[in-house]
Amino acid sequence: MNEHPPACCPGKNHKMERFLEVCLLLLLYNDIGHGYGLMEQLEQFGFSKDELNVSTLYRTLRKMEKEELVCSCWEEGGPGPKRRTYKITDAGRADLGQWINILKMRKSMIEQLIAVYAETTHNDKETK
Amino acid sequence: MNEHPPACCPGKNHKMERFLEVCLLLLLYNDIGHGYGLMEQLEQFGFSKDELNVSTLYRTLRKMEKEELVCSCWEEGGPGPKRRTYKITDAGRADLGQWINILKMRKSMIEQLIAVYAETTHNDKETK
DNA sequence: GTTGACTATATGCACAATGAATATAGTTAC
DNA sequence: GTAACTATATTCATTGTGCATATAGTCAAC
Repeated sequence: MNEHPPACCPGKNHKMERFLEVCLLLLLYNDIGHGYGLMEQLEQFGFSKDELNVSTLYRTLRKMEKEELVCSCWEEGGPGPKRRTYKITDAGRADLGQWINILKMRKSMIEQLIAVYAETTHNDKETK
Repeated sequence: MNEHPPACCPGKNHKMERFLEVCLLLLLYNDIGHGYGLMEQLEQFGFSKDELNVSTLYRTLRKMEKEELVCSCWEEGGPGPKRRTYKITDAGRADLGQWINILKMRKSMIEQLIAVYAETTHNDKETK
């Protein structure tokens, strides 16, 4: 019984739908990249290296290729195991542009919610 | 063939994981409410009435009840069909507090991404 | 008195995104 | 050769969501 894990515990369950995809498009905007390397670059967007799911990263990249937002090829030569390197397409750049607009909307929705929360809890304190 | 619906078309596919849930908790912070009525109040958080999915709303409320973030009872009397009215619990208020922190993090991640995008495309124009 | 518009809640089916775990395999250092 | 590391991929299960549909009470018009 009582099998409800806390609905919200810090550090868990904080997905942000397709945000990873947008970050990847942005990282690939000017340079080619490969899965393992992109992982490190994702830190600048708030992904900590250990919480980022590797399988999600690779699957996302393959999905984006299927959607023709990026294209890939195997890197010849170089040290270490072969890498699948990804390159953004024109469609990918256009898609990124759309996502930026959506993220701006999301941002303002979040700001509105935070503002209402602040107001609500403020009144809470005042009247108690 | 070419069965790829555009990966990103305005007005579609812009879910924001569990954002609805957080809005509902906030709306219920001080007042009881019922599904149909909450729908209208959600407009202030950027949900347009026709794009908001009714089934999602009701299912979300029931899920929240299972998690004991809210509790419900049937409203006696009053005009129209019987309503299931929801009331937030202490656990619900605590949960909301946690979500606010997560949303603040999300907000700063989005801001960072938008900033990097602006910089990236700016350089793009400059060098071309 | 029944038809239609509206309020109100709920459920079944399908799909997409994600996490956890695991598989595979080449590289490098010892 | 074996252990650590780099690198990619897949399977399984869960969750969140949209779409469609079901159910049912209320109210006004005809």
